[in-house]
Amino acid sequence: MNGTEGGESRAALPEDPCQVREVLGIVGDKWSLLIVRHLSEGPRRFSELKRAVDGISQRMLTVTLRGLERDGILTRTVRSVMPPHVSYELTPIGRALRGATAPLLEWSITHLTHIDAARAEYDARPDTPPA
Amino acid sequence: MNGTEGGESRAALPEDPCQVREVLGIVGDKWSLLIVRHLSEGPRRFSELKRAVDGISQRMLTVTLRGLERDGILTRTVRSVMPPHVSYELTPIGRALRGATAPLLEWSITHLTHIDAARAEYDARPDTPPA
DNA sequence: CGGTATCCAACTGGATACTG
DNA sequence: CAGTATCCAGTTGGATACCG
Repeated sequence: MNGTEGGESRAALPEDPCQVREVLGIVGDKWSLLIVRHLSEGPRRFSELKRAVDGISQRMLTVTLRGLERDGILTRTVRSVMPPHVSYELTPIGRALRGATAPLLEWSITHLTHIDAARAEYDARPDTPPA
Repeated sequence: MNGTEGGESRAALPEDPCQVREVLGIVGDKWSLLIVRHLSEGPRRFSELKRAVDGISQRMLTVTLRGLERDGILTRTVRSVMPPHVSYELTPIGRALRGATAPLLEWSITHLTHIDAARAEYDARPDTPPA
């Protein structure tokens, strides 16, 4: 078939495990994608994001924004006036990221109902461990 | 331009935050995507996955497989022979998930070098907190 | 306004030992 | 072979208080 060795083509995966790890390290946390999502609408201030990303603590907003800035996914612009004005904006890479997550979100939208049903069915199965 | 109301289009996001949370709850953990990735090559046995997904513990392989089975992303087939033979295979939804993650992986492949550079530059900036 | 610092509870996941 | 059970270290992230 397509194997170059005699086996069953075990090592033919297009990307390596490291890439999967890396991308999860960037966006696999609780808040990053939510922030990127909101910034896809345009630049936003700290307090705007705080209000938009529901339930996020001040600490986590700061920490997550710093991480995304460090990775070059967004930029942080400080206007040293009184009161302070800090604006966050996606970089081209950040916008590409947002686009790259779209299919995953679409998958989620398409299959969420089915997944919830699968869960309910699984949990209702008599041979399933109760906890 | 593209705004349908007079303001700055604050609530025009196509998907809601809940979807983002949900999809991260499914694939945002350390191992799920790695397992889905390997199963995209075809059905695999427990011990095959254990060897293929480098570094995973027996416990986490079991736990993650159970979660993916519960969500209807893969099926678990037991052949009660001696020794036991358990095979895992992606469902159509699982295969769709694999496809939906492809752009994200591509994004990662395309921009990883740039991201690493951005990190190094950020960490080298004199005004950056050392820890 | 936009943070930083500290503390701490909950969860994640690795190591190890045992089982049908 | 394919798990389960237990223990425990490390990380995540929420609450709170304070600062420039």
